Amino acid sequence: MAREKLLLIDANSIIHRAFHALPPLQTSTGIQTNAVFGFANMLQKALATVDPQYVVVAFDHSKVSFRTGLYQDYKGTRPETAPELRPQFALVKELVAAWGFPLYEKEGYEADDIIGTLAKKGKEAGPEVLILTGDRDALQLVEEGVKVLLMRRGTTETETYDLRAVEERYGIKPHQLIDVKALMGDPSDNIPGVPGIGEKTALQLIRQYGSVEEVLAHLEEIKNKKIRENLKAYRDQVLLAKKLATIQRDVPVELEWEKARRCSPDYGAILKLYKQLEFNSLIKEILKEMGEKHQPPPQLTKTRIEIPPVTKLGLQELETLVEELKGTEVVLSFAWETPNYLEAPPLGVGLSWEKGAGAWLGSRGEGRILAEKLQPLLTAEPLYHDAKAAMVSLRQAGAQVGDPGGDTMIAGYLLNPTASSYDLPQLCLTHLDWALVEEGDLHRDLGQKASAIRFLHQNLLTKLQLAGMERLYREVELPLTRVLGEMEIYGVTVDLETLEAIGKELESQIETLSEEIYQLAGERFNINSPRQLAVVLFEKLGLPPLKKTKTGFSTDSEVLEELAEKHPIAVKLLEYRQLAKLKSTYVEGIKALVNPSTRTLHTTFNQTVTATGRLSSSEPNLQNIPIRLEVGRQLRKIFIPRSPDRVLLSGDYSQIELRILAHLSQDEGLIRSFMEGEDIHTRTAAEVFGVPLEEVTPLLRRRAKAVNFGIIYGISDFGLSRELGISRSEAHEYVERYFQRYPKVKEYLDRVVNQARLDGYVTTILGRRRYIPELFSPNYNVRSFGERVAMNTPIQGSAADIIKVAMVKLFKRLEKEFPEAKLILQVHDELILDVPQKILLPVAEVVKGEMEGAVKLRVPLKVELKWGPNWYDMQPLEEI
DNA sequence: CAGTTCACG
DNA sequence: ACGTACGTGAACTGG
Repeated sequence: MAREKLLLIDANSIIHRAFHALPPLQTSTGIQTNAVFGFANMLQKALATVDPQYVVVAFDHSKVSFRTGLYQDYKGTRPETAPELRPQFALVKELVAAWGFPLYEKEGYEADDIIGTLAKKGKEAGPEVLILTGDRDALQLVEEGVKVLLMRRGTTETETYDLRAVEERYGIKPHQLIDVKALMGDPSDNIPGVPGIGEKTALQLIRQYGSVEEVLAHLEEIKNKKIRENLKAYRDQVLLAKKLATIQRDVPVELEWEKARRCSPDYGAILKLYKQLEFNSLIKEILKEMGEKHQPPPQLTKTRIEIPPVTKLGLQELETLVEELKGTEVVLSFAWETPNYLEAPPLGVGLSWEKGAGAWLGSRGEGRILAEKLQPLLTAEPLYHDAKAAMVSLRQAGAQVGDPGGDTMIAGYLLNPTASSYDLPQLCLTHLDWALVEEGDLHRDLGQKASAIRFLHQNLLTKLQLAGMERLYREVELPLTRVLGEMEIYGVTVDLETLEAIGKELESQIETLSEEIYQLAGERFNINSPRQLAVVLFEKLGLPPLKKTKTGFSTDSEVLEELAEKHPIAVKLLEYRQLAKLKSTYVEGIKALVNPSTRTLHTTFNQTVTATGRLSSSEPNLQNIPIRLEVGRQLRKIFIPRSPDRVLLSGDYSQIELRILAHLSQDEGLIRSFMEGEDIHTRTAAEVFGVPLEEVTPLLRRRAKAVNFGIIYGISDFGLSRELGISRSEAHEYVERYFQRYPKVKEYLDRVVNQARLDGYVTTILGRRRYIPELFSPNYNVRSFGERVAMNTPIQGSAADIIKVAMVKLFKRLEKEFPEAKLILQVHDELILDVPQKILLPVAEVVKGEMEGAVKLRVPLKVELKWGPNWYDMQPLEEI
């Protein structure tokens, strides 16, 4: 390892230097900041270039030092500290504190004496010492292992002096610079020199004789009469000057290494100070640094990757091996007949165990044989990459599966839920710095993959432990893979006749609307093309373009709604869009994905997609089935239970995100409101608009609801004003009043953002993390986005945590107590089950109990149950 | 393959 | 000086 570095900073000299070298920079409020700016700038540059492990900062204690005792006129010519400079010292100290560097001052000594002493101690302790200063006098401290970084003109550049550089520049040893200064004096310190001796003569004398003492001892040798006479006359003064010029190296101070060790600075405090002082360029640099620093995830010490040779297994050997491996930690990797695991039987398996790897590769149609042979391992918590895919495939091939013992895909996701991919080679590259390459030899590749999963899992698990996410991983996400797999397998039954009827109806309406639109437009065009539509609306019909997109004028529903007052075509377009969406996305889209023989639909629940921890659903997305508008809502009629003796049952968390906000913020008002079972939006309206509960009108409630949403999304007055169609200042007032009524919410949101700036990430109640590099963007918009994400993610993510816990607990109970009741869908705050009507009530009780009892918060969780013959006709189930 | 639009929580 | 509400997936257009 390279030698550690100790950076010693002479704050006084840098501040003075900056104060005089820089123009009198001011903030808009008239505070002069040039010295602080210079110091801050210098500090950041030095930290970046030196990258020291230890840093300390030294200040003069006061103008009085031991030197004043030796010579009362020491620094006597210095004017009083300028009034513009004095307050800047305090600011620099504040900045030093924010960086977390220890600050040294000592009565009776100047900063450079402290530096001289610490340099000596530091060097003796081992590290290389670097002194950052604005004072050339510090060059006397240079020696082997001690360098000086001397500020040059301006405040960003330094000149580095090591032993050789000093000798080259002056032709003498560094400590001899004291003698030179003793001879020539220093007007800035009011140390008089010998008349007639300037830098050149002084240097030449010291080069020749080595020290002032030697010069004085050999006066007779000096040819120049005037110099000789003056040296004789000023002898005492020269000796005093030497004492004054000598930096003390035995100041009674100790170097406290632990305090000096560089740690993560309080970026929040630094940014706050910079903002206050309007150091925009420095803010940018800090943000950049923070961004670089907070790239997830941390690299662990490199694992040695040694992939064992892969044994090619026959069916008999596979069986024997499985027997042998029972009870040990086994990794399984798979090859499938087709890419879609839901209907793809397994084709081959790779196994990795403690001491080796092997693979069996079958041919098409042998999936069931493979599943059977592997059976003993499948209930013994094997490790996978994408356990759900493997388990679903194996289940379809007739196997029984238990919970996985590990899943590298899930682990990778938890470590960084915003990564772009979690495929095995990518994870190996990111976490092991190892390129996993398939070579085309199917046996070898399968075995190698299993081995790779083993190495990777060990690495990822350690990281999860370090990040405090092991329980989330083992107790929530891993068992959830099986829950989701079973949901996917069971699927949702579709009423194809109703679907067909809805499709027909939509088609004829769309046809009519198209004709009407062409009539109104005066031409036929592709209504689905926003570009063609924009031409019709804004060129042909001359309607006002209200909003722009990246590529042209917007024709979205917001615009069309505005235009509806001006032209009937807008209304038709809105209707057309609505129906066309329903037809193509829901009718056609779903029709294409229904298995015609079973009339079932099998979505995929993605567990490694969202940044917040939510699930997503695809092919088809069953989490965005229409409900808000009646036409669309009708589509829910197509989702029915598996058979006529069954019903659908749903459990819906009521206001889960606001309850989480109450829990996290511990705001008394919000907590009380939930404790007393109030309508939260009505209560918010009463508080924000200052009216009694019973006088809250629907309009006020609607606005309060939008405010509550705004809070959850990471409030911005702009967003709220747009949502409600009110002015920004009015929106701002709502927010202000909200925070007045719910002060702890405000404190919480501020806290969460500040903590995120420090850590680089936010967490949920179960410790799920999301890194937010956007917080450190130099771009205001990106940064603001980061702040909203920091506020929203703990809330949305905690809600995701809770429903996941509920799903795992509920699944286990149903498996045991009501195996005929099936979880079929999750829609973020809602679970939908397909249940035999006979056991509806007891199952509903379990659903409610497990959902409400998933976690314990400072407010109760409330679940509303509904049931019905399809997903449209759902009625409240109140008996429970 | 990006951009636009719109369905959901 | 800046210009946004948070999180998704799918269909469609048009380079």
